[in-house]
Amino acid sequence: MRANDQTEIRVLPLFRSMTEDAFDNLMRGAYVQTFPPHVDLIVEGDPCDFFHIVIEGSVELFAAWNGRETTMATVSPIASFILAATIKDAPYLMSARTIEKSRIVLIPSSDVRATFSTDLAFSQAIVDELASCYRTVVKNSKDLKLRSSVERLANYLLRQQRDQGNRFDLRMEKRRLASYLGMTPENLSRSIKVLRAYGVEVDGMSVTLTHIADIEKLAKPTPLIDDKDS
Amino acid sequence: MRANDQTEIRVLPLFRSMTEDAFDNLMRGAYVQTFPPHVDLIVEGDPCDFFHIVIEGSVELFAAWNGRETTMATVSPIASFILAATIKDAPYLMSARTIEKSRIVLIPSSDVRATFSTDLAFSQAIVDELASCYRTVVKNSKDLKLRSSVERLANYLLRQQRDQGNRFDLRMEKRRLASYLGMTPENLSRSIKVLRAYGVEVDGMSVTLTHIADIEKLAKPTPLIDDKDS
DNA sequence: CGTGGCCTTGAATGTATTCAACGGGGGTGG
DNA sequence: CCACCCCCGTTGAATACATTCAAGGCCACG
Repeated sequence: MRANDQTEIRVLPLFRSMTEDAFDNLMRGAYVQTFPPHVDLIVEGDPCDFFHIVIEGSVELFAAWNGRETTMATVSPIASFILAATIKDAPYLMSARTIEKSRIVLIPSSDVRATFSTDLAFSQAIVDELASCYRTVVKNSKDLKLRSSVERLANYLLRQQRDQGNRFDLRMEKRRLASYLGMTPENLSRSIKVLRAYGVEVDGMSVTLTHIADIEKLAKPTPLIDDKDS
Repeated sequence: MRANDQTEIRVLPLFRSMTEDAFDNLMRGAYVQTFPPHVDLIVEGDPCDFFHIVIEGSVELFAAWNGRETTMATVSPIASFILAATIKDAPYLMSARTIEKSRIVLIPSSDVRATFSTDLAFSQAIVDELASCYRTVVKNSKDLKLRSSVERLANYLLRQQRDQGNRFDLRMEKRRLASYLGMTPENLSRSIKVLRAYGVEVDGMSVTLTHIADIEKLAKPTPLIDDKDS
């Protein structure tokens, strides 16, 4: 593993405060791999052998049941995924595949568990990370259960706007966004059309919001669902 | 706080392995309170002052937005809730109210945070608990996004059957169950009717499943959604 | 220059919610 | 102890919402 990659990871909240020794130990068994787009990284149900960190590209987390499939989240650099399965030494609940060409760090799960049972700082960082993940999923559930599909889309766009400004790019295919938002591609198309009346202009992957106040009146965003962490 | 209550809590995975000192310290600021039914314990958005543990009765976690409300979970003894908010010192994402007369332990959040930053065993127990909570919510999301309402109900009944046998009691009002399963009370009524053809007999709050194999063929339960922890 | 996948649109279908009405059980107060 | 009432659950009908199916256009890729 390149020293360069290590320093990139070291600054993550997860690893920032752990001892030098513990970090070096953890990195000893780790390695970095570059994957082409559309490659399956893990399959739900499989035992959790590696903890994953995306340092370049992007990864889709998805789940399947009875022939249906749904996007659960997308992971962008620099962030980790499947921490909970790693900790519990339990089967993955979600599958993962690369969206684009991606560079991924793989750390043996047993190393992660061994380290967090000796290093208090690491253990605390994991607590913090897991708590954040938990709250993210809870917000997601609230979004799904309390809002209609148009409302979900409107709030999604406002969240993007908050991070990237009034003009931004959807960072994923529409069919993937639709699945993430809990609807079909056809329904997303129609929802976008509905939002035209609220100053939403979509051209391919690029979105422009011309009347934020109008969308907000419809979307009614709240920190308790739409903020990253609160 | 009664010594009796303390020993009850002590056996929880969360507290089982921490040092005697740390536990005593934590219990010093804690107190137990008994609440009548239908009392609001916490309100989403409020700052997180206390970590809660249900030792008797039952508590509903719910969320609201834009005049709508949905049940997120019910907590039965002995279990805790809002651990993540406690850890992050962040506002509650969910509200809580008693369903029946309930005895609840309240531990100042700051005490929990102080303890977990010094006691490694406690910190690890929290990691484990949070990982479990996370996986539970993820399973819930998969349930919501991948299954129809009849399928969700069928799987819910099978989970109850697995824990309580072929004849069991719904442990909550039907309207609450409907909300938990992400549907209206009317729709739950109709879903139950659909399941009659699969050997589901419902009389008030008591349920009898006479043809498990039939329901399973419809419900297609999977450990990756329906098992408590895996 | 073909070809396959994605997005869009329309129409038909299916699923779930809303609105309204009714019956029954539990609790309260007379 | 009984009568009343409120809330819950159920049912039906109408509506709204979302999916499915089918077709066509467009772009990217080979």
